[in-house]
Amino acid sequence: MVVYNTLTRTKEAFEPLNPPFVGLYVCGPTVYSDVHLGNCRTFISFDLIYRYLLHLGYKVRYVRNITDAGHLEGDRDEGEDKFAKKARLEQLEPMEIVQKYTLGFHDVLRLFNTLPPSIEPTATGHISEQIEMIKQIIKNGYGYEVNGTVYFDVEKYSKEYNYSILTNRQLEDLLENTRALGGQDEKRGRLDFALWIKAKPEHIMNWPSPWSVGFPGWHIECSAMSSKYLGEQFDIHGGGMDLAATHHTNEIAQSQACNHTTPARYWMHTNMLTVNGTRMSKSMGNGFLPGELFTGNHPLLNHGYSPMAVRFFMLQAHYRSTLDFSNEALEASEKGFRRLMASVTLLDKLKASETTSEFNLAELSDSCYAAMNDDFNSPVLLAELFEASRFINSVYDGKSTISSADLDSLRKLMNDFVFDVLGLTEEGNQTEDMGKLMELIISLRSEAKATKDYATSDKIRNALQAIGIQLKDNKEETSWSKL
RNA sequence: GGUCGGGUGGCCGAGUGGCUAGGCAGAGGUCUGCAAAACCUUUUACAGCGGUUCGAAUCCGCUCCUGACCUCCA
Repeated sequence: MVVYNTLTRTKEAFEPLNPPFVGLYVCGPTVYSDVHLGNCRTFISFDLIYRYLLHLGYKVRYVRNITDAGHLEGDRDEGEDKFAKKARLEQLEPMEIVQKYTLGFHDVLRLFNTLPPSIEPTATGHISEQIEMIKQIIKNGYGYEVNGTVYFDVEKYSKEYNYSILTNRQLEDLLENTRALGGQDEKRGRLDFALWIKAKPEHIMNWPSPWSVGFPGWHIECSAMSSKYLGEQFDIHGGGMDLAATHHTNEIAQSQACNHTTPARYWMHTNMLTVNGTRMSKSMGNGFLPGELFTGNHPLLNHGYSPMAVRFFMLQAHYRSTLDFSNEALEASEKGFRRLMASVTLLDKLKASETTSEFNLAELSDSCYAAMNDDFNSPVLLAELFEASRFINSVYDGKSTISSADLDSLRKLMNDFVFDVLGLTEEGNQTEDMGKLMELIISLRSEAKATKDYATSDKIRNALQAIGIQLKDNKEETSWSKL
């Protein structure tokens, strides 16, 4: 298996440090407002990666943090705390904000059928670990305190290490393009970033530390929590591409400065979801909320789309490509998703024959694994699954045959990839009761058809269509599915 | 300005040198009481110009367009 590593900008063979164990850390959300669809894409992408690693038999420890402290409005190390600001606006405690949006985040990800991470640590729950790490960074000479605030000395660090290894930029360029230090600045270098920030009196989220009553800078939490749960060096560190230049660059520097080791061997970055070619983001005001998508309550949408249709839409693009969001594209995915799932449902009804006609199951299986082994190429995997889908339909129509052994293999293959790896699920409330009801309705209609009472049979068919149930007349039987 | 990406048929989106993904939409057909679904067949591509090569969407150069990051953001 190969994975694309941002560190080297190439696909590399994936070799875990301690197989069969894999340590995976993904930067989670900052829970001061609703997650939008762009955020969801990243977590769905890593869900695919997590699921495939599990499928291959790796014992994965998947750590995804919740950032619930340390983010400030605006840049630099000043400005209001995002949680405190939101709390003021909503007239809640900061921790009520954290709880509210954490629950919302979990609800949304559950709808998208993502597996929960093994550990979901919070920044506020790991203040002491962050303080310890800062102490060590200072001890190692890469951090300094000024008036209760601790900064990371980027210029000193970059004399010994490649600070911008992730983005390949020259330090001089970074310096040129970073705002000059102002008269009130207390840090030494303009690239220096805060590890610990002394709280102003109005800053209500604060903790005691050796330097001041304050709060951690926003990069240190991931370094502290990843090393706590995955060790000083682990396999994969992931996150959205937008985090690479600043957040991940600083994480690497912190870990090097503290532990003298680069934290992760493979850095994986997921690309952005765009709307009309522009990145979806809260600040742009073009962020879709999952709820708007599911209900269709948005000017750009014709109707609501189910979470699984949206998941499928995302899986149809590779995680490192931008994906453009539009009503038209969603509609296409929705139909494709239903087609795939319909054929998966048909698998149970297939009858085995003596031989399998013109279909190489082993080849299909190899292609599926090859697709995923090539940096988790889900769109290619889906293309392969649609080949299987066509074959399944063809067998169901009696135009192809499948042997009993191949049928078992095909069921296993489709089950593995559609449900376990891609994480798609059947939708709708097709309960046992409903199945029995439909059986009854279909048998009544079949009786009408048998007596050529087409008025009645069409009435039933049309009425069902109106409530979103589609009947499909086969030669021998009638099947149904939700629209 | 710097760094890194993109520009693929009506739409979305794979594909890094030859074997012309896939989904949706369009056209024709089979099946059907009629439909739908399904199946079969099928049309429209690789931003532009030049170069390398027996052969390029794929490699190289130039041009144009466009995105992300460089300040909080998955």
